[in-house]
Amino acid sequence: MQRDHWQTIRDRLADDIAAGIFAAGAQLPTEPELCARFSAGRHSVRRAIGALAIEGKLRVEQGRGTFVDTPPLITYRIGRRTRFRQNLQEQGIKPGGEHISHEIIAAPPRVAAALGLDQGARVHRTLRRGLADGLPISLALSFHCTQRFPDLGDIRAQAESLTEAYRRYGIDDYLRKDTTLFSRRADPGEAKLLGQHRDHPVLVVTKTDVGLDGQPIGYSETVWAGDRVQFRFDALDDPDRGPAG
Amino acid sequence: MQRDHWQTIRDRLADDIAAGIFAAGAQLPTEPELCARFSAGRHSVRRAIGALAIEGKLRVEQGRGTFVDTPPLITYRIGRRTRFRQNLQEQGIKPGGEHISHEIIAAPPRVAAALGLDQGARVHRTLRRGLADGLPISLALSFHCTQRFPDLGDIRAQAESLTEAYRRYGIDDYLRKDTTLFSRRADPGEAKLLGQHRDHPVLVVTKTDVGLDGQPIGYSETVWAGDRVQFRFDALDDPDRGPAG
DNA sequence: GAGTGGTCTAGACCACACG
DNA sequence: GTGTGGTCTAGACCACTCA
Repeated sequence: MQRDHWQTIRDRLADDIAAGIFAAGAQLPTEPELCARFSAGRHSVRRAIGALAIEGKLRVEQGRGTFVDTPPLITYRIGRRTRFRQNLQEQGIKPGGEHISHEIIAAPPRVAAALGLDQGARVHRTLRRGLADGLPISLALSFHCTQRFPDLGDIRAQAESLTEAYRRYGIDDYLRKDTTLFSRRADPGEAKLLGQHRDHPVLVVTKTDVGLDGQPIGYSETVWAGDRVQFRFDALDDPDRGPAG
Repeated sequence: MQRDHWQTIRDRLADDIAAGIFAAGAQLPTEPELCARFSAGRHSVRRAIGALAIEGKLRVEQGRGTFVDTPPLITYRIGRRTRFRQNLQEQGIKPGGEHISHEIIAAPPRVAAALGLDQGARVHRTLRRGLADGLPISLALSFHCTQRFPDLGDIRAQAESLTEAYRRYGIDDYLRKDTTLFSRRADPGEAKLLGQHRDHPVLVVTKTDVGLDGQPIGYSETVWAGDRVQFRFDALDDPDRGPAG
């Protein structure tokens, strides 16, 4: 059985990356050069590069070049009291966040259902990008009732974390409920914001935050960079850590 | 801004599938026919088909044809007492399982660590395929200590579920601990066994089963069909259901 | 053997980055 | 403008399925 040519090229490039012949962050030879090196057509070289880009081993930038990219794997812990900042800090990773957009909309059905609102009730729709050591790892789209959280747009922009924003509304503690998770390919906009390949998988996590009384206070859909993050669930020994920021 | 041709083709095909013009399971026109219909080269048509195949909307079979494939989304619930069969049955889905392979090996480091064994201790390595309504949804690679579970190969082959097999060793109840989850592309062998596209993402879930005394009894790495399954975690209101088969 | 999808080369043109 | 990657057509040949 003969291996396909593009797979041979992919494996040879992967070996060179693993062996450090192409250092992390270094620029690869251009496509015509690789074509000559492997005695292949551009199609085969591009297919090999594409495969490695999806795996996260290469990062392709139009007009600039192709670069070695070996992103770290982050373990994101999900429990009843998951907090973004604390979660990363416990691993020695510097958390960060950037506001991307905020608007007030009529609640779509799934949001209304999650928050226990009438369909069409007005909610904040906030999009933020989460960073780990400066690298994008998540896009969080979150929804909050405008009645319960007036001026959330301003407050969230000032607050360092969602936990802190909640505190300004008198919510000192909250729990995570109804976490669901699935995988799909990134759409082009997501891929750009996460700095990953268009065809790379992302992990989509939806959850509802509830107060200690069980009342829902927030609903969010977060898109995570697929091969930079793994999740961990400790259903058994949830340490019940106190609220944190 | 002009859309790329292959994306236009992809979207038109997706629309036709959604509209039922191409019925579920029906065969698509051949590539040359689609080239003519869309006035495009074969490259563009194949790219569009490839994108839809990764999304799970089409299933491509070499030498036979391309078919409409609209797999159902299964919600798999993960909690302390997750059981494969019960999980699916609660959704009205018929669970199934097929033995693929069994061997006894020296425990790799991660397995030894999870099970609390000395490195190199002998363990069962069992590979099974999980089915939902007859469709493959998972490949479960599980490890058990040979001392604690003699003859597990035979017993597991007879037992309808892992829960039942455990029972024959006097384990009436067990809990799930240390669940981690990440996404990556399927490798060719996995893709074939799961009946999905080679480039499709899979979800990899690793977990340790522990007895009520906290002692680890089994460790497994399960590869789930990426867009046929979503996971749900109920960290808050785990109903603590009794043991089930 | 006929028909299907899988891979490959060759060559052209387009879009983006950067000096 | 020059060089990079992105897309496209054209045409060839290979591998697999099935009558």
